Amino acid sequence: MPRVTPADRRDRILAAAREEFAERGFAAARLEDVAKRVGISRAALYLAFDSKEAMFRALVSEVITEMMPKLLPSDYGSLPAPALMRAFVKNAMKRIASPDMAFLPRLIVGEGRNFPELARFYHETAMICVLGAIERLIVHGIARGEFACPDPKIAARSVAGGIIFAALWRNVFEPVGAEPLDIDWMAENHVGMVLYGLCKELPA
Amino acid sequence: MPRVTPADRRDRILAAAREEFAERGFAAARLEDVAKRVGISRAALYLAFDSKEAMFRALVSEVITEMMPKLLPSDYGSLPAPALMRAFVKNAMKRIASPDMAFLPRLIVGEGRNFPELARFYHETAMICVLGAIERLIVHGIARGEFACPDPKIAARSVAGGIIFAALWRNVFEPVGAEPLDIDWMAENHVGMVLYGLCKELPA
Amino acid sequence: MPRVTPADRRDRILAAAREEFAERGFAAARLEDVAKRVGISRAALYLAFDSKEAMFRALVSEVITEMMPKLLPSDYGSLPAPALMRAFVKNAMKRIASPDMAFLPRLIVGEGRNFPELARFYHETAMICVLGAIERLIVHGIARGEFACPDPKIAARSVAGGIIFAALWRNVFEPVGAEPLDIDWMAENHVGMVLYGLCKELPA
Amino acid sequence: MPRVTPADRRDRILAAAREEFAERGFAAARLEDVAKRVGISRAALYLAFDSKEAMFRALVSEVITEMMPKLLPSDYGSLPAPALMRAFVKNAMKRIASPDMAFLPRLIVGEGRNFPELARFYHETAMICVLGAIERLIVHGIARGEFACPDPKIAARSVAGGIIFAALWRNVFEPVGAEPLDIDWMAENHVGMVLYGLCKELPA
DNA sequence: AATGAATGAGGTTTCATTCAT
DNA sequence: AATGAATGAAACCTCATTCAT
Repeated sequence: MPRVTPADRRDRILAAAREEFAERGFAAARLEDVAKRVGISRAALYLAFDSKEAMFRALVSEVITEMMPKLLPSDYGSLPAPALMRAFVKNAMKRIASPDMAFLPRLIVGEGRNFPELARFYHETAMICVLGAIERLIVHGIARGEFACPDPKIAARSVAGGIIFAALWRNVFEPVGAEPLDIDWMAENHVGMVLYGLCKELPA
Repeated sequence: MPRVTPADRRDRILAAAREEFAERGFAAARLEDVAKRVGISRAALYLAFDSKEAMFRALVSEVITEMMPKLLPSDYGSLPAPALMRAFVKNAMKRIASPDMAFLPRLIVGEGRNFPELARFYHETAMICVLGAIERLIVHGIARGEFACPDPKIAARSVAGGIIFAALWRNVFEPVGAEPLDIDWMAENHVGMVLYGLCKELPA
Repeated sequence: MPRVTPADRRDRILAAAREEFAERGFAAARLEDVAKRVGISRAALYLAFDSKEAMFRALVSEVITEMMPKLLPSDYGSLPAPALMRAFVKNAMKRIASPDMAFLPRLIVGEGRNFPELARFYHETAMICVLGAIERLIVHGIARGEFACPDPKIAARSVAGGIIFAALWRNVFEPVGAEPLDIDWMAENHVGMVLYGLCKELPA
Repeated sequence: MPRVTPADRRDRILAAAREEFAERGFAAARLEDVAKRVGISRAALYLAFDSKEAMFRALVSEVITEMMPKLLPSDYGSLPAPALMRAFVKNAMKRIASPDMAFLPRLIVGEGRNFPELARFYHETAMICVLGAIERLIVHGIARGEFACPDPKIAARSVAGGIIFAALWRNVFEPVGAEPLDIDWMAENHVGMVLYGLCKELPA
């Protein structure tokens, strides 16, 4: 058994690529830096990937794929919808805003135009799933008589907005001096608003 | 009087640059394409800007500067906070998600790491102002006894999250096949959730 | 009569060109800087000269032409050769090493390969004249029984060598920190060596 | 073992660069021509040097460094100063005016303003050493009672002047039609003048 | 499997020169 | 006469990619 299997090397390359692409974006990242980070030659990258693009695609789709299962609640039987929502938002925000993952929305947003199929993949794999999960959760609450909502699909976007905001804030603005965001506290408050809104009185 | 004033040319270049940078990001955009779009030679770009970077910086900061005044409500006297919030969110979401502006968050998110001072400028000029306006609006509502909120600053982020979500959805996902988002409807519903939440009952 | 005649302007351009070409050499000098120095536009230079090359050629040949008459002793009748040599060397070294002129050998040396006809012109107009004058002076001394010299033409080169050395030292090495050269003292000593050499005794 | 070692390639590039820079000067030389001369691509030059400037600097300083040891007499014990001077001048003139070296003073003179640190390096490494050696030689002669000289340091410049003259003549004027200079004969005569001057009689 | 060497394609930038006004 | 605007040609440099070893 070889000490370093091809799969190992592939993973180490992807880990390095993650750093470089996250730091610079696709176009500005240099394969030389990726190779240096791994400690191999530039040419050796081509033993694992066909091209820079292939590497980028593999990185993004694998990160998406590995992120998804941890994101969604597996099943929520007949628990109260508010508690489910609270659990979901806190988990999702913590995961998505974590240093390992937060680079992903940034890359998708930044490179989506140049890599439409990645944006599509992210949309179909991540966005639709997350939004769908939230939507189902809302529908579940409505069915239980706990939630009222004219358009659960649209409402899901408001819920997701806060989560994405946290990820981008961490990754885009904190590095340039923005006030650090306490993710747990943000999650807590976001849930509060999502569930009860700002108003003290329900609408007439 | 010259047929084409320098300011004219500068503006036409910036308009073309907006298209190209928005389409490809900074690194992948080609000055040749910008020039072609304006109908001038590459060298002529250098009559208006010192470098590609200077052009990019000018574009971003000018768009930010011109966007801001339209974004914030000038004054809200003693109107009810819910109505103010509704007006603000609808206006801001429509502006920020409009085709002319939505490219901006995308660029900031995508290139923020390579142009930290632009991210900082956007943060200080746009984010802080918008978040501050929302926060003051919430505080205003609390003072009037209409809102209850444990942390207005954090709550402002949830409000902003939905707005940014709309802009990114339009710019990143719709072009790759995502279901189009009706901005007015989204704004209406976002306000609804921000004000009243999902729950039919207020918390115990 | 116009305030600024074409000839005036031509002269002012040449004066500016002298500075720029002297400072940077032909290739690295920028017409924009020449124009700025004169206080006119780049395009206006083309009213006086056909091209950068034409300007350079005019500059060099005019400086050569104006330098030459001041360099050579008009006539030396039957004066003693040593005194003539002393007068010539002191005058020539002072002139050639003067700030106004010293740039010329430097330009010729530096750009001679790219402008062979200027090198040729300098050679034919300046070098040959100066060397010829020295040679004739030596022949004059031999005829008077004052000098002994196996090859006056070659000897003239040794005399000229010291003069050129002074000009280059001033212009090339002093600006980078070389010990300043006292031209008068150098001339005095150069003449001494040329006339009497270093040895205390004449050769056997 | 590779057929072509990096050092080989570097040397071959420097050899080509020598030709091109010697022919055109720094600014007018084209890396494409250097590459063509070596038989490699332009990009391959950057495997050996970081930039055109780095290449130029390396070329000049390496040539200076390799030239110096051959130039100076190692030791002159108690030999008669005139013989030492003869040996030194003949050797130095032949070396400096040789086709391999003569391009160097021309480049230094031509590009010294644009590359002050190279002029400084040449001054400190070549000029000061050569002038110092000559000066010590003169002092040696004075100590032995063979030479008389009011200022050995200045006298050294006269000696050096003839040597530099020969190099420049060869490199600047001969290519444009000047009468070829017989270096050996010039050296012989230069020594003659340096030692005994032109005058048949010593000064009163 | 791994790499050092090499390259082609393409990018930004500079600048002498032209031309309509 | 004079210029601001414009450009074409070229230069330097970078980097993803290939290939012989």
